[in-house]
Amino acid sequence: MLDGMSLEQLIKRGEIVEGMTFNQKVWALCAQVPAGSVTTYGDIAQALGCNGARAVGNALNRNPYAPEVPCHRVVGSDGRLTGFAGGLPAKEALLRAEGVEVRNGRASLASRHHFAPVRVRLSA
DNA sequence: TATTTGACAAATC
DNA sequence: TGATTTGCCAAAT
Repeated sequence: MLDGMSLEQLIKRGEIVEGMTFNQKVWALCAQVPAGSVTTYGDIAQALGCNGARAVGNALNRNPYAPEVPCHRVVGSDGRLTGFAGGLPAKEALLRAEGVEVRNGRASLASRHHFAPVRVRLSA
């Protein structure tokens, strides 16, 4: 299973495979967002075919693969940072370091990332 | 098995 | 603008 690659490795590479839990898919999608870009909780939820933005937030809150899985690039639908396990100031600093504009606790959505439709790899 | 818990979001006022 | 309300959903209790 998993092509001999560890689940952790797949997630960090942003690859989604059948059998992954919702949270694992969230982490994998998050890993697809490049530095300098941002995405929203809602966008990730949609990419997974649901409107559970809150569930996405929960998953990221417990992200066990930080900082390889850059959950700081996920912001609210209006650009507000909304939350970060390491504290909002840290999230803001990370985003700025990557070139994302942050004003008044709000990130610019200009570099919003566009997810490709989730294609679950056929087993074996 | 049922309830509670959030790093959400859109609509309404 | 901001505050409130309601719908959403997987996980953890």
